[in-house]
This record gives sequence, C-alpha cells and structure tokens, in this order.
Amino acid sequence: MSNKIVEIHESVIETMGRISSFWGFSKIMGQLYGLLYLSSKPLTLQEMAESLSISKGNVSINIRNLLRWNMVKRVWVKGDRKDYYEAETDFWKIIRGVLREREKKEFSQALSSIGKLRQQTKELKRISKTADIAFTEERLKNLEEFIANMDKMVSVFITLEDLKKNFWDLTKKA
Amino acid sequence: MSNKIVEIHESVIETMGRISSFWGFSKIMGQLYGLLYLSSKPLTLQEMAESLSISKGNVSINIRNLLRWNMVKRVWVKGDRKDYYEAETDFWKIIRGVLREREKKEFSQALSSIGKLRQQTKELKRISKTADIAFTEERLKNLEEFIANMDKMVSVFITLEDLKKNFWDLTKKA
DNA sequence: TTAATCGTTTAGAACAATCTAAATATATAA
DNA sequence: TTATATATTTAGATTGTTCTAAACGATTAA
Repeated sequence: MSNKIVEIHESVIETMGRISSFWGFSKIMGQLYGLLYLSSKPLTLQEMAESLSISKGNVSINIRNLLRWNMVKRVWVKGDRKDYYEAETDFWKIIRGVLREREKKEFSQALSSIGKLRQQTKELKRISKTADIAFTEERLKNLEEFIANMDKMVSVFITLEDLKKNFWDLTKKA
Repeated sequence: MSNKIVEIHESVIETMGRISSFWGFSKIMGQLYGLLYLSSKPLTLQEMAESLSISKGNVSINIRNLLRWNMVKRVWVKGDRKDYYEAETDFWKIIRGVLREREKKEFSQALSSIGKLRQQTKELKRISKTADIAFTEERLKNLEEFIANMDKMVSVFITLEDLKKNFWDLTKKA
C-alpha cells in the first residue's frame, strides 16, 4: 500500500478512537474497529497488535468487547488455527444492537428505580400530608413520565429500524 | 422532613448519579442535580457540600459544569450574598441544549474529518487505480453517508422539539 | 480600612482505568 | 501423548481522573 493511503488509514483510525471514547467505549475499541473496517481481509490478534503497537492481551480484551456489541465478527480461515476478525459494516444494525442492550437496559432500570420510589412517596402521602412529601411526589411524577417517554422513543426507533431491515431483506429475496 | 422521605431523596440522588455517569457526565454532577431537583428551595454551595458530604471545591467545579449545560440556574436571594442554585426542571430543554452543543459538535467534527480523508482518497484514485484505494474509498463513502444521516436525525429532533416548545409558548400566551 | 464571608483555584493524595509482559490455559498437529 | 502455536488471564506498572484541604482572591459590612 502506498505511503499516502497508510496515512489516511491512520487518520481514520484515530478519528474512530475519538468517536469511541466520546460514546463511552474505550479508545482502543474504536481504533480496532477502524482498523478492521478499512481492511479488505480479516485480521489476526497478532496483526492488530502490531498495527496499533499495543499488546496482544490488550487486543484480546477489546476485541471481546467488540464481539459483545456485535461490532466485529470472528471468521474462519481454512487451514489456519489463528482466529480472524472482520468488521460488521452495517452501522444501523450495530446501533440497533447497542440501543437494545445498553440504552434499553439503563432506561428500564432507571424507570423501575424511580417508579418504586414514587410509589413509596405516594404511600407516605396517604399517611401524612406535609408540603415536602407533596413536592417530592410531584417531582418524581414528572421525572418518571420523562424517562417513560425516552424509553418509548428508543423502542419506536428500534422497531422502525427493524421494520426497515425486514422490508429490505424481503425485497432482496423477491 | 421525616426519616422516610430523606431516605427516598437519597435513593433518587444515588440513581441520578448512576444515570449521570452512564451518559458520560460525572457522578457528582448527577447527584447535585438530583439534590436540587428534589429541593423546594434554592441551595448554597455550603448546603450542597454538607448534604453530599463532599468538599466545597468539588461542588464548585461540578456546579459550574451543570451551569454550562443549563441543567441548573443561579438564583438571587435578596439580602444574602451567597450564591443560590436551583434545578432546571424542563428535561426536554436540557436534552435540546446537550444535543445542540455536544452531539452536534461531535458529529460535525467527525463528518469533516472523514469527508476530508475521503476527498484525499478520491484524489489518490485519479492518479493510481489500485484495489486497496478503491476499497478504502468505498468504505469511507459508506461511513460518511452514515454520519451525515445521524447528523440529520439529530437536527430533525432538535427542530421538532424547538417547534413543540414554541407552539407551547404561543398557546400559553393566547 | 479592616474583618468576615464567600467562591475559586491549586497541589498533592486517593482512587480508578488501562496497559504491558509474563504466566497460564487451550487447542491443534505430529 | 508431546510439542507447538495461539488465546486469555493476571499482577503489577502506568496513566488519568477526581477528590480534599488549604491557600488565594474577591466582595461586602462594619
């Protein structure tokens, strides 16, 4: 590969690293993904470690996280016992997966926490009608409604994207 | 305040801290916001530091960040030289602000980085037509299109929320 | 002006995350 | 089975973040 194209690859990898840490993943995860995304053939742990000048162990744990988020796939190369990896290139599929597992989980957790606490406050209000209990209940009500709405928005997004995907798959088959 | 309601407040504050660090803000920021959100009157630095058992300096820098994101407001209490703070309770307004400043900035930065690199790759392709240059160009094209779409989605969201807000303001005035 | 009361900054401590190199575990081929 | 190639785990080093206590600076009241 020409010098210039190698430079371009490195810049893309750097950018991916920045994006990755911005979204709360590790920098290395983004860089590994960028490396694989720009590679026309699957790569081994060893190759990735050398390309990014990091240890094999570091690649190992970060690749495992990428696998967990379905951002890379492990592929088989016949006659070679090394593991090979390639990038998942369908970004919408990645987003759907991340929203489903990460955001969804966080929203429902927050929703149930706040819901429970609001319930406790309501019960308290039945017993004693003080100003601060009423105030707390009002605030928790608004908070719970907001989180429920965010939760719904994410669900709608996932559903829409799923529909789009299924429709696309159908048109391809037909 | 009763013992029970204090316990509830503490749980909400804890939950807010968790949400905050999940979204890439500091835990203390979330806790401070929670404290103010549940307070029926504005609080001083001193009061917040005592409530959360953290240093005044720590409150100072975290409150400054909350102000930066328009998540809290500084309010004046006549005849008192202390600064008082209260929570911004309009969550959609907060989201709009954060998207506008944080996400927007990140998207346009990524978009311009990748755009430039894609342009360089295109120029390279005019000179020499190797397989890896063509491959790189194809990948960068897809990546750029994806980021542009995300950017558009965020813009649409902000615009819609702004419209909703303006409409609401109008109906209130009428 | 001086004393008192705040808010902010800073130096260093405490803590947490990330990385490497080496050890260990696992899988394949001879 | 044994030897070899590979992946994963781990202990400790490194780095980065966040916190506190104290110093500093600014503002107000006397």
